[in-house]
Amino acid sequence: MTTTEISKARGEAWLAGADLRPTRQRVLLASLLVGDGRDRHVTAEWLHDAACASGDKVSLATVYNTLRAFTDAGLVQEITVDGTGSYFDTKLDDHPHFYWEDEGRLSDAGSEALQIVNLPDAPDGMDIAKVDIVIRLRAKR
Amino acid sequence: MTTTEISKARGEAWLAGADLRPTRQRVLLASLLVGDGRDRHVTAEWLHDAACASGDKVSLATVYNTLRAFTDAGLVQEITVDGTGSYFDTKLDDHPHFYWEDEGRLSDAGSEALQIVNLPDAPDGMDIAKVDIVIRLRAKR
DNA sequence: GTATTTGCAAACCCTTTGCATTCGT
DNA sequence: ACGAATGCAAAGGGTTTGCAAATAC
Repeated sequence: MTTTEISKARGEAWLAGADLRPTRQRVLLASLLVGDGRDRHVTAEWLHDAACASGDKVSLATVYNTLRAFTDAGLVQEITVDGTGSYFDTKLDDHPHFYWEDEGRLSDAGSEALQIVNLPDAPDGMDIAKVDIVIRLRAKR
Repeated sequence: MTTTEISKARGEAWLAGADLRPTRQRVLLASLLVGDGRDRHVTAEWLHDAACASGDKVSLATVYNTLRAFTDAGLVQEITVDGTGSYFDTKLDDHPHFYWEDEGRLSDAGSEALQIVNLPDAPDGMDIAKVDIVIRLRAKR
């Protein structure tokens, strides 16, 4: 089995787990996202470029719609860092991120170390849905 | 002195502290932001509406340009919560926020209590510019 | 065969910009 | 007067949507 075939099989299994039809485009995008078993933080544009670079073709609108579908299905989570676009993270739990301001890149921050103490109580009638933590990095001058 | 006059005076002093020319529009927006001495989290649209409601008129483009100028001057900080827009916060230090998802509103979270333990070290050659913490609230069902 | 998905282009929303006019000093 | 700020309308960038053609089951 080639690594490409393994990636594809992983992508298909990942889609199947969410009851999403394995169309050609979805399998391609899924294999680019989870094909090597590593966590990824992608933008729609990056994923579209990667898809095109792989030889196949997918329209940018489909990349957007598919990422939306993956998000709705709980396969990825959407992260917003600044107003200019979204990142989609294949790691699903609530964990902190590094944002490399100079490169516009997002990565996981070593979460095992970080913890928050004394998280404020949610106001009456409210639940804490999620705690977004983004550590902004800038090149040391 | 009426409260309106006090607000205006506060706005003017605030602008003066950043060497920004006290134009009619800037004084109006500044007084809406800091006129009562309380911290605010506003969107461009909210501020524009508030300005119009006060009787004066300012174009939306000027509200955007002015908020940008205030941000550049260090009078407010920009906070992004989701891709749909920016909030501008008159409180300048690095502190956590509540985001009321149902209302699209941002407010300060009781920061005195919260603290982060074991913040990951910044990678080599990088400085931590800022740590954004947004606690997303949802109505309890 | 039927419902879903895709692709394209147009629409959208928030934000910025170009340029002539007005304002602050 | 001079440079800076304003307003309008147009452009911009990322994302979504309408609808016809293609695809999955």
